[in-house]
Amino acid sequence: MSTTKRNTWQREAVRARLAEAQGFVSAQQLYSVLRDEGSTIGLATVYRNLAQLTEAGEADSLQSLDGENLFRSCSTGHHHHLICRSCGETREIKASVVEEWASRVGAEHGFSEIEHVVDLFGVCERCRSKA
Amino acid sequence: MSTTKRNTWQREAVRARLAEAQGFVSAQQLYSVLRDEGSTIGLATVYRNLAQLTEAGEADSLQSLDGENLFRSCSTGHHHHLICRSCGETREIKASVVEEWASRVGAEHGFSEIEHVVDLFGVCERCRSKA
DNA sequence: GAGCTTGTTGCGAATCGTTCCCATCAAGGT
DNA sequence: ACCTTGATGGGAACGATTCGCAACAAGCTC
Ligand SMILES: [Zn+2]
Ligand SMILES: [Zn+2]
Ligand SMILES: [Zn+2]
Ligand SMILES: [Zn+2]
Repeated sequence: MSTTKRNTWQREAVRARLAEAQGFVSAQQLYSVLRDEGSTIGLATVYRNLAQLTEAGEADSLQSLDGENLFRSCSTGHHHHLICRSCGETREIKASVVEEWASRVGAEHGFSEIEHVVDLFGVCERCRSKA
Repeated sequence: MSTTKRNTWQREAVRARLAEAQGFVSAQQLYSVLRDEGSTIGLATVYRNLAQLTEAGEADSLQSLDGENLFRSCSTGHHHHLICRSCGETREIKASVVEEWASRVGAEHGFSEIEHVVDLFGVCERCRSKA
């Protein structure tokens, strides 16, 4: 039979902290938070579970401008993000315009299995007024 | 007086190899190529020059799906890319639709200083037929 | 509950890309 | 030829992520 997934308190912990975090967080951040509250979870486990959750569609991931992998709890379908460079606040964005554009352009060039990376970074209102 | 930029054969070498490469290349790849043809250039220098060229608008950079920084010689204005996951072939893409969308969405959410990351990855015709 | 199978975990070692440090080198102006 | 100072190389240092593996434990069977 196919490999069965097991439920561990570790995965639950990751899922939970990920869910209560607003905006995107890195594996390392999540790890720190967990260890700080006394958890004995391992770093590799955090990475493994984040990867799993992402794969399962329970989480969403993207690369920050400086190449770090960030994650966010998410259940709704495909969408993109607008992230504040300063405070990390995130807005989910539906962009059918872009989706269409992506597949059209891909097709026009004879490319298949198109994947796209579309993220917006900026400075939110609150952060701007602080400066 | 202000800091003056000097011209070195190293920068010229990087610029040259970058220019003759089709598609995006990583700093490490460029370094290997250069060393293989006998150059004594240092890895750090390759990184430094790629960064400079990028900053100067002579090169274009993006992150591959697995987080590596890739570079490509380029002189024309702002544009995006469609890259073959298999062979690395690249097509430059002008997407005013996306540009407009990006700034509009940013503004609608009260964000300023919007930057966007928009890249398409797929498999080109040639690579597809090989499989 | 005991026992077994096998997905999971924790931890340290190992990668990998990239940046730092710093003594030495050399481009460009005098 | 002579300085000033940006640039270089190379090895150490880094930060993020992955590996390897023995110990562990979730879920199933009896
Ligand atoms: Zn903000
Ligand atoms: Zn999309
Ligand atoms: Zn191809
Ligand atoms: Zn653009």
